[in-house]
Amino acid sequence: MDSSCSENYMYELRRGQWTLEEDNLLINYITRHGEGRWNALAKSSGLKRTGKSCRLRWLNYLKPDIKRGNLTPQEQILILELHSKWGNRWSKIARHLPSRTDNEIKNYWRTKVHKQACHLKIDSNSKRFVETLRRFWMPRLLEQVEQNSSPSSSSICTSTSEIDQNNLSTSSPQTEQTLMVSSVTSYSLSNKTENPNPSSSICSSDSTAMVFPEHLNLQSNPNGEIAYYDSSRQYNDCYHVNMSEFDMDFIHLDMQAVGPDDMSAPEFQLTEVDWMKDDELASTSWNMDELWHFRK
DNA sequence: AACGGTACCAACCGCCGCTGC
DNA sequence: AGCAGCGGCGGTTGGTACCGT
Repeated sequence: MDSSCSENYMYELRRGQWTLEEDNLLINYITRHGEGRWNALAKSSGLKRTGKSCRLRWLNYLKPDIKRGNLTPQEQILILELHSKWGNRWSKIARHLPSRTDNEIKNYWRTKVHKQACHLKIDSNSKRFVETLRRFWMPRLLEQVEQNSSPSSSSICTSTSEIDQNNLSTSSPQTEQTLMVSSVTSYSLSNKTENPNPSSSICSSDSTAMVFPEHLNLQSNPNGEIAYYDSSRQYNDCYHVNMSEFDMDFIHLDMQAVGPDDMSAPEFQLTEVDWMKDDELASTSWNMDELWHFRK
């Protein structure tokens, strides 16, 4: 056995699941010496792991301030927004979700969002899919924000300077529940008084357009409204949206209105009638009751 | 109860950019 | 300038829990 073989033997690396003992070793070592210098850490700590493996275990699992569990609707909206802005830049996105890891966000995207794109045979990075998310998923999440809103509810308050650099505002001082919505999100609301037909209470191509301008803070208030504050100004412009106006059972989706950039799935053109009739689509692609709480 | 399919997520892999020599 | 080592990032995989039949 030559020296390199014997060295490999002595430092035979472990792989796979971490044991409690390994976790404790890593935690104790980082508590004493701090994180960083991962290869040196791996050798000095007595762990038979690579530096990379130690780093990953610490950052994704052991670090004390990591938040675990389901993503809140606010967090989901933020992820969708930031992904539409930056694409698969998971670490960059994660920096705007305090205590969430890039790995967790990446997993969320692949298991929840990307899957929907696959069902619909749309490229999840296409503008078409982004638009679909905005028209279907976002209102659902907003609805949940509204339903879950209470003075004690959790909030996303990112206050890093990077947020400001990216034209995303910090939380408004008076808000209890705030998140950032970037400039590109837009929904269209109909005017019910002009259009008594409830089947078009939200639609994509007509009626009064509500566009989220830049620098908007979103909050839900006790009156069941979602409000968007423009904190880029010294005073706060306030846009109120009565979420009862959203009636997703009657969504009219005309994908042709999305834009010409991605015609990879030309057969995908949903109309109101299609939506209601297409059992497969309804049951597989967008029937995410646990997420959207479809209107009863 | 057993089995197969699905969802979830922790962990690994390979690439890339940065830094120090 | 070239090289090696390292850390960070995004993509992918494999194990396991869960659920329906």
